[in-house]
Amino acid sequence: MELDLILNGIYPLPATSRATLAAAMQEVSYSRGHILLRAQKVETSVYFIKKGMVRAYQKAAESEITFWFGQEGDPVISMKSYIENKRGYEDIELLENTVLYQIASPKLQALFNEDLHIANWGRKLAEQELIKTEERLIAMQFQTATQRYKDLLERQPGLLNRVSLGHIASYLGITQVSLSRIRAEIR
Amino acid sequence: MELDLILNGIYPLPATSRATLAAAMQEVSYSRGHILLRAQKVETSVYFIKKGMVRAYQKAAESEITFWFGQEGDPVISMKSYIENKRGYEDIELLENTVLYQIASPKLQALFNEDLHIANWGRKLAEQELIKTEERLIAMQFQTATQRYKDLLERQPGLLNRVSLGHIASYLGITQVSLSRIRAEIR
DNA sequence: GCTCGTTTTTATCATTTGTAAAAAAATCCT
DNA sequence: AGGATTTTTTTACAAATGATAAAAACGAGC
Repeated sequence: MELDLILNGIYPLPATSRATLAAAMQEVSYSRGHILLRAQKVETSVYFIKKGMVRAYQKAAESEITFWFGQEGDPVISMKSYIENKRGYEDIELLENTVLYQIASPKLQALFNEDLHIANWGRKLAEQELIKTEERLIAMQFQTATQRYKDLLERQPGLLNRVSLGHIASYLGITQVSLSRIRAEIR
Repeated sequence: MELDLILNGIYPLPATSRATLAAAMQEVSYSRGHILLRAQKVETSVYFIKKGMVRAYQKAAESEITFWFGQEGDPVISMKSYIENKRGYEDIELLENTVLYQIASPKLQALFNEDLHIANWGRKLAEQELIKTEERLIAMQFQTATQRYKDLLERQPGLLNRVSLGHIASYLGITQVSLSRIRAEIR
């Protein structure tokens, strides 16, 4: 997905502001398995996915819990670092060979203080992530695991081909065995 | 909590911008039990709590599930309405007689497009809500109900005196009976 | 202080979900 | 293609949570 399309998809920017923002970004590539962001580190880069698939996970005792998947067009951000300048709690791993647009967080913060349109773009970026996160929180509280799995299938039908069921199970907040049971019932 | 304190707590504003924002707000009061925001409605007001306690809940078959509590200093916003101009999914009920600062959402949006500082203030508002929501989502996925209850006690010790255990149980994603069991174990 | 209504706890049983281990299936690599 | 590795499913059992009902505790109002 091209950069201008990603940027404008978040919030339509005037051409000059968009050019300013785009000029601050560069394309980078890493291969499957690379750890893009590390837990316990204050991250200084923000990314957007041009092509590929990534997951964010937190390490627990003897296991990893995936809580987010990103694909083409999605921002890849350690929110703790980006917002509070603190150590993040997540690793972010590339599930495929991935091409990203990268921008230095301090540079982005500087643009927020210089350009009204970019500031509002940054507002919309946070707002859209907020909506998505709130919807997931409510789903976790309201719906059964079966329903959450069905919703995931409907909303992101491609995900199943790109991500292992083990990761999906932990994303849904259940064990892989439970997910397997759910899949058997539905069938 | 005074308005200037609330506004500056989100993001420090220059005096003129703060005055502009404050001038667009007015103080309103409602009594316990009042429904401030309604589900299935596109809300056009945004509030901040001066004094009082509120909860957001979603109606399910024969039950209500509380997913958010707000107290002094917190914003009270139907995110679906505020961000996407769509019908919200939550009712927001006052749990005490409550004093709020109100601003019309279209007015606030207009200020975002006029004042760089206010735009960044709005960005920080969304970012802070995002961090809180993400932390809760991760807690729901990672922690047992017992741990979530203990964390709630630590982080918001006053909550227990202001909110019934039934509401807290649904906030934690468990039944009231389960919460009662947890409390008995801890004791 | 008493009464009514609400909130919280307790008890019992059914259901769901987790854990551990093994089998089956799919995928990878040479 | 074939053997090794990883992923997914299945099974059996244990633990946690839910549903329902009833008892106990608490609180507002008189």
